[in-house]
Amino acid sequence: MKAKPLRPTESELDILKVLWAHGALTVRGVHERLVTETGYTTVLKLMQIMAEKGLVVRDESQRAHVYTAAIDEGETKQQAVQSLAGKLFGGSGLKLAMQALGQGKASPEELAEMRQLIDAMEQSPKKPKR
Amino acid sequence: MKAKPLRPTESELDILKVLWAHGALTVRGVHERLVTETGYTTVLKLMQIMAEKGLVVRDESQRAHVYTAAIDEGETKQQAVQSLAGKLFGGSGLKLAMQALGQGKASPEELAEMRQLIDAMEQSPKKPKR
DNA sequence: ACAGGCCTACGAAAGTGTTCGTAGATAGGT
DNA sequence: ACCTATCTACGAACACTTTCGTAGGCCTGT
Repeated sequence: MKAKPLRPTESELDILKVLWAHGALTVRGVHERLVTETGYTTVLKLMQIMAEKGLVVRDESQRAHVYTAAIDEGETKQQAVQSLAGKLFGGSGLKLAMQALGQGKASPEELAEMRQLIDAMEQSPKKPKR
Repeated sequence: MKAKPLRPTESELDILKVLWAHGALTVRGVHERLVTETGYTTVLKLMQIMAEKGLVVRDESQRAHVYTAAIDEGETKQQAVQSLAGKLFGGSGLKLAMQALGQGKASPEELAEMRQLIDAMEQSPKKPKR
């Protein structure tokens, strides 16, 4: 019974970010790339838990198991955003977006860029990831 | 030694939202208005902790102590947004804002409203709360 | 064959957040 | 004066997350 991929915790997110950025990695690979200073076995334990939760998939064919993110980066971000919107912005992504622009002290450059992105979104439904 | 107002936790946020919406309230007042189904003493305990943390101020002149939010709603939201931006969007509020607009599936109405708000922000530094 | 290094698995501790039961004080009505 | 309702204070339990030490297996070079 593989439970639905639950919400990642703070530390799990750190690991997921590494996996999203680098693809498949061993525990050592992740540990080396983590910015946080955590012990090796801590990372191992976390990744084991994440495998149980379904946040990562594990290839055990090698002695050093190879892990891959099992949840989508964009979806995860979206869920995080929706969660915050629900908690503090009455469920309105729009209000959250406005707040994110800097609470009335966004620079003109930011505003211009934002407007540009909105134009782009209106033109085509595809999202320019970067 | 009143510690700096720490980050509110999930439950604390629920209470703060009630206080922000209704101003000064007793524990009972908060408990009645809370959507979550928590026991009265649970709310009391939380609010006591919040007073210690400096998240709320407490007026003990009445038998039923009266609590008021001690941290600003806008600031708290801003911090939450910045925290999320830092965790998942490389610190970019702009990226977060884009994500919040709906991951490429924002309605034209939303986009229009967004553009309107951006215009307004550019015109005057004051933020039309609602 | 053996030693050293790297790997996984596991248990346990520590920290934090949430929940509530119980106890004791206090005010108000009868 | 007493009973009842309401309030605060406090301790304890529980859950969740993070941390790491230790044990045991496996591979490789000497």
